[in-house]
Amino acid sequence: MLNLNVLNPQQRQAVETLRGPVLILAGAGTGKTRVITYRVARLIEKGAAPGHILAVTFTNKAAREMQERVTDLLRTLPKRREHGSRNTGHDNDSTDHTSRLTGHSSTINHQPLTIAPPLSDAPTLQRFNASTIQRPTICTFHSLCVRILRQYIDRLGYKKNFVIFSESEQLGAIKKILSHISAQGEKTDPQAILGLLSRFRNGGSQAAAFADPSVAAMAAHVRARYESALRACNVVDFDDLILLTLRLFEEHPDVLTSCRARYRYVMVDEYQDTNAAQFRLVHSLTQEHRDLCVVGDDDQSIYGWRGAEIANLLDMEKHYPEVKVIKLEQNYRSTNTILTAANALIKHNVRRRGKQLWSKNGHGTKITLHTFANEEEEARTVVEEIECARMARRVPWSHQAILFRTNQQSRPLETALRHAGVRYHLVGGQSFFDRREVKDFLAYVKALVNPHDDVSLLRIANVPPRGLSDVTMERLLAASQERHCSVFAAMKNPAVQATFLAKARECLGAFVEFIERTRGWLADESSARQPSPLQRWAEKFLDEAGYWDDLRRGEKDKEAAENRVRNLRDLIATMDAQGSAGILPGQPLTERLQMFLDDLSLDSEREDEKEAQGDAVTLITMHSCKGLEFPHVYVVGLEDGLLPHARSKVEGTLDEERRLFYVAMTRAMQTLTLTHCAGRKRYGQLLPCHPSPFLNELPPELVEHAEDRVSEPVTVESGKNMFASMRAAVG
DNA sequence: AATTGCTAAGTTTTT
DNA sequence: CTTAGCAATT
Repeated sequence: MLNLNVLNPQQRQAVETLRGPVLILAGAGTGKTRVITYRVARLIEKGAAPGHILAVTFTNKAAREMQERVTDLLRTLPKRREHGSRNTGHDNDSTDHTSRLTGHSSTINHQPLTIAPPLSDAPTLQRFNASTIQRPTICTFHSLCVRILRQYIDRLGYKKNFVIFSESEQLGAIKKILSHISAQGEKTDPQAILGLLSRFRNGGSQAAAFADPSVAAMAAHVRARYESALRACNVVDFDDLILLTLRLFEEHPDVLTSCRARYRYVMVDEYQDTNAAQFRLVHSLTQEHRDLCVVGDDDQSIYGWRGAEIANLLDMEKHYPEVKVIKLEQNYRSTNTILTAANALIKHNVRRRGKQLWSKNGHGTKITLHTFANEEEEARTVVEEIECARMARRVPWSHQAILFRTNQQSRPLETALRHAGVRYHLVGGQSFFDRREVKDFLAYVKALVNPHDDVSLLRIANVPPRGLSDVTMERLLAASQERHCSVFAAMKNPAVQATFLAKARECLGAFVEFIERTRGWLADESSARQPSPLQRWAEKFLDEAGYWDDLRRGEKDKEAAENRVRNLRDLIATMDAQGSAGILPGQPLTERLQMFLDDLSLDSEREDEKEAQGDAVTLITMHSCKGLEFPHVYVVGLEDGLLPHARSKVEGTLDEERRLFYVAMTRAMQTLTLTHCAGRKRYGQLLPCHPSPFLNELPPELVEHAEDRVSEPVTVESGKNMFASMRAAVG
């Protein structure tokens, strides 16, 4: 049985409120994940079928962690007989499912949960039963939608082998449209268009409020073309995953009905980060049964610029008037000094649900504030402090983290760390998936799964060079647009082929043949019989395509070339392990490639294990530090224009900047050090800087200026120094 | 096709 | 000061 005594009263209430809408306001470090996992276990203990529970998170990391912790917790629960025929029934457990449902075996005097799906849903239920009924669904919004779409997307006129565009592929598509749509639009930034497009499509409240009107007009104009371009290639982007699922629900009520039955108990983590479309998704799943539990913290909403609607959390009562609100305010992470300072800071925000964090961890030491002349001195001194803590107080590197607003701030820090011989680990930065060789390979796989994916096909058509020149490709593209077909279809069209010279025609034919031959081989069941088939295939395929040679040839530096080869080998080596959960013995490789792509598109944190190991200082942006904690935290660059970023004033997002600082502060467990500089090199020039106005919002009595600090036990030496500095100050 | 040189711009980034 | 993207050149 689940031991709820390890929870504090608020946590316990959150775990025991199982029916109806619940909003759990979970402050930083208040045991949010624990509450969610216990609540899942509790639902099951009270008779909910595990397969009817859905917990949605934003990151794969969070999903994995939750999955693990739920599994651990469930092990402590008595086993029970499952639905369907999987279990042959030599369970000697005291309870079986039906008796739980009717409450007869319940040892606890709570109302048992009624079983969700009505009888009419039996066929649907059985289909789900076969594969997944035993486990709760714990995943991200996007992977949930992929699951649903892989099953039903044909109802919307897509084929089930759709591929998911990465951001760079989206950009590619937009650039193509831009270049085609008009020669006049020279100075439209594709990136800006993409951002706005996403805002438009997700239907945010003030979608394009601060955008340049001409860019906004362009985005609106591009939208239709973009959508039909993707549609024509049987490709979807990240936003589509949510939007198409919604459309599926709207246009096919039977799908909605079975999803509602399937996901009977819904929990959403990081609710303050949901966008308008995600809200609609949650709402359409739960508006009938209303067993929705959302967990979040309005004070930690820092992704508004990405379309997150903090209003979803603030206005919960609007859509769920009967919602029960539970606040978690006891913090298990930080000292009260840190919490009090953070509370004082965040109080300056107006539109929020109030919250006061406290802890039993004592006061701890004061927050240290440093002022430096420039960023080099800042970096040097922070590194000194890190080493000092390590030497004097045995604080390992891994217990210390440096937080900053912008990525470029990491540079001087890295230099100083390397200079001092300190191991460090930079989170974020250049993504593995932005590397050329990885993009090429994925484009190959995508084009093989779905040759009508023009962007992927165009990317790899002449890599390595196979005689398909730019001119040829341009003409093919034009032909495909004329005929309203994909580029691949155009390539195969004899009428189109006839327009090319013999040489180009030959190359084209060879390419088409190559793709089709490979696809044929992949679709053949016998290919899947050998061990680790995907890895073997990929190695051989890239060999045959001449890609390995091309990669080596393309790089002058031999070292760099081998690096790329190694990157790609590493990726390929993981192919057979990926998505191993649902693999059937004779499954064609095409389908397994598709699963591999899904996993990859949706989960970009693959190097984490490598990075996390070993003793090293963490360098991280304030955005990506959410959810993490460190015993000792240094927040650098607290200057006006950097922390309230200059742009936030124009865009009116000062609150969000304050929240960002709040998030940064509340990462710290024991000590918090804040620094700012009087000057900073910006674009080569040293510019004067002023301290962040946020620093004035911290209670002065909790902050100690490093310059005034006197080392603790007053030694003769430091006493002398103190007098010396006093004399200096007076004289 | 590949290399060089010029110009322009320069937050944050879960999927 | 960087760096990415593009154009012009070999």
